[in-house]
Amino acid sequence: MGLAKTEMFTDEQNKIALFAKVFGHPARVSILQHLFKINACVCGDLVNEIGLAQPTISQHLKELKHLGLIKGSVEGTSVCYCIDTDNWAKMKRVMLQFLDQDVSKTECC
Amino acid sequence: MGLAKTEMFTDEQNKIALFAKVFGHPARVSILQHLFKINACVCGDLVNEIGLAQPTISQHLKELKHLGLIKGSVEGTSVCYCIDTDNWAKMKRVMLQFLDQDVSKTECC
DNA sequence: TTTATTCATTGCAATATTACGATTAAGTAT
DNA sequence: ATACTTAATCGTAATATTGCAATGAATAAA
Repeated sequence: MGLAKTEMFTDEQNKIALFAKVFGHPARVSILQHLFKINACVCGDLVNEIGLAQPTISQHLKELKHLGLIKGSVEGTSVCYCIDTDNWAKMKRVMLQFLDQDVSKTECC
Repeated sequence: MGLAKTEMFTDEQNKIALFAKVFGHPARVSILQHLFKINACVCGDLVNEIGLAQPTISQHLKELKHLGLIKGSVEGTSVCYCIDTDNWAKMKRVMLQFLDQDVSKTECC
């Protein structure tokens, strides 16, 4: 099918999965790391930075923007992207809660 | 294509993407949360707990096992699953480093 | 006004993912 | 041995993802 049966899961589970999914491609990881590293708007050079074709990068940026993790503002002919810090923080809280579940000492298997 | 060009990214970026990808489906999120919640080996009842068919659950478990996040041990006719705490901790370190990148005050866009 | 430049969108091919019925494998019980 | 239980695997259909060439839209430069 290729189609997740989201209706049988909680909103939280679906949200975690959506965030994780967008991190599930190295190009998007790389884009985000670059945006963090230069800590400013990046106008265009993402295509040079990462080795993928321009439409491919554009598509990855669209997905990141769709989830609200980055913002883009038009600046003449180019577009400036940067991390949406508020939404990043919100996402982080959700993911941390999932990752920080801790197993008590009880070893079983 | 549907095929990520992993060779143009760092090992770290690929590793983050691999972990994130496995969390990118609510069924696997749900399985992991359940394993954490009951904090013991789960023998079988995941199929009842989650509403998917047995082969589907088995396939998701396989992916989680393949990444080392869970272990399964045969117990008679059934199989007991639980979190692999060591590997979970390792994964957590990698993901936290990615999520905790912090944007300094510089607001741009 | 033409010509670049920059980025989004469209369309498409290749591959991956998700889900499940049917089957198999392996252990248990009768 | 036979029947039952549990879980993995196989095969397959439906859908999603990835990547890029071609094209389009919008601004800037000549």
